[in-house]
Amino acid sequence: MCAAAVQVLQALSASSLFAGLDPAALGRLAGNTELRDFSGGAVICREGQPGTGLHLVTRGQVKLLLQAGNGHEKVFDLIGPGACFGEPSLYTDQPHQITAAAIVDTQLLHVPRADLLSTLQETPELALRVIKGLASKIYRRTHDLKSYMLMSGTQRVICYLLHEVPLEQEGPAEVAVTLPVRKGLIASRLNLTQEHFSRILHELAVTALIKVEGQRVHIRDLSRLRAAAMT
Amino acid sequence: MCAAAVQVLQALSASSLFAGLDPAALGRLAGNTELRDFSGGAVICREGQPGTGLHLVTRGQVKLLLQAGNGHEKVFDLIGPGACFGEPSLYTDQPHQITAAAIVDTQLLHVPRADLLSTLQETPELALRVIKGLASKIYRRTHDLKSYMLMSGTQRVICYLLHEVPLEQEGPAEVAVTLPVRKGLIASRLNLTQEHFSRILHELAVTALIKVEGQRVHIRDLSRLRAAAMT
DNA sequence: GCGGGTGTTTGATCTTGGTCAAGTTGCCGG
DNA sequence: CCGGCAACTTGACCAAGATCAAACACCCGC
Repeated sequence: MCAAAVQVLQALSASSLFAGLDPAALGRLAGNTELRDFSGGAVICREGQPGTGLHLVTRGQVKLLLQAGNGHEKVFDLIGPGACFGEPSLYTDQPHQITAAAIVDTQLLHVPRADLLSTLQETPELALRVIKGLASKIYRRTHDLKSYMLMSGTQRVICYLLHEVPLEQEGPAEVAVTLPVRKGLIASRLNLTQEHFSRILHELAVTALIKVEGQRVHIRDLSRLRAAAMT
Repeated sequence: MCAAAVQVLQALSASSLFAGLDPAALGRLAGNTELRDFSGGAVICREGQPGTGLHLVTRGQVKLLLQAGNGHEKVFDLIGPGACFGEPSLYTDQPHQITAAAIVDTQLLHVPRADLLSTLQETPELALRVIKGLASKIYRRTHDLKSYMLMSGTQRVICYLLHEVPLEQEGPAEVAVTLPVRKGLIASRLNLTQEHFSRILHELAVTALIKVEGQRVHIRDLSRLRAAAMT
């Protein structure tokens, strides 16, 4: 077995979707799966194209974009290692709704559609995981919908910051989070302009809820910030 | 077999999710499935509660609501016969994100979670359909997200009207659509206030794109309306 | 150390859509 | 026929957030 195949198997086993799956099924999936590399800025797939397979990020950062008729585009999700994207177009016969692009140099796995679908039918365990994965994605989208429909910009920013707090850091009142990508992308992800996002951070800093140092945001008091999200 | 059981079987077979399924599987699903009736305004399930089973609308109209901390709430989807809701909470262990309420007198099927999950594991065909159903739901949500993120109120209204045009009516330039529920609900579904929605309809009427007669909206020229959505 | 590009901040102004309040319309039960 | 209520419309005003423009900061290669 060549080095690439080993790498593919390892990468598959490392993902929550495929980890611990029946080795035979895993082997079948790995057969035609390939590692793909994209340099920062490269487009991975484009809105309107048919889905060729499952994309699973193993390294780097990917942005999912929605594009309007006029040139405008918005970041509709930011995803990192372990997450996958573009599944909906695999299971329906519709083309991709979104465009995906690498933000930094990125490596991902591409599991061809046909292999995935056939393995799915023969492996109830995998089907169940796919179902769970899709259901969580709906949760995520619904949460976004909720935040756009009934939260203010400030609330969305606070909510975002709180989600970025590493779990083990829940204890102390004061924690620091590092923004995973440049601020303009986060702003867009939160459906804000870069300018507005900047002003909101400034505003939160003025009220001493946070302190901003470049990509690093210090939360002065976790519970006070949570309370501020309620207003 | 009593009348209710026959009714349940019929209703299940009539739904796109279960139609044509292996009779044995269908029978198992039907075992504990019950028909439930709700009068207009009644709450069917509430945000935060665990999902007890699959809800499938057989008659009537249901609104799915998102609620904010303050009393505000928004209609986040409107669904009619044949559609189901609340699945995400069945497949993940998270509680409902949404509140569902009957708009008019409504009848729905309730397939208990345990039966659904076990049948799912034994019936790959059903698993595949569930996957397709969830994937289409993601399409729908993503489309909503897109319209909130990068379309104006007017564009959303036009887009909504175009979606409501019955397929067989595509041919003629002039068609009429009947709004399925009262305007305030549609406004909320489109993330608009009732007032703003009213103004947009008025504006579209002024430019002779549509004519409004109560619940009935006449589209004067389908292609011209489509073109207007682009601006 | 010095351009130059990219990313971020700040300020002035404008637009969209929300809010509040006051009518209308229309329907249903008496 | 007439309240009375709910849905809808209209108008005046307001606010959140977008846009445009300009300055700033930071990093990296030379």
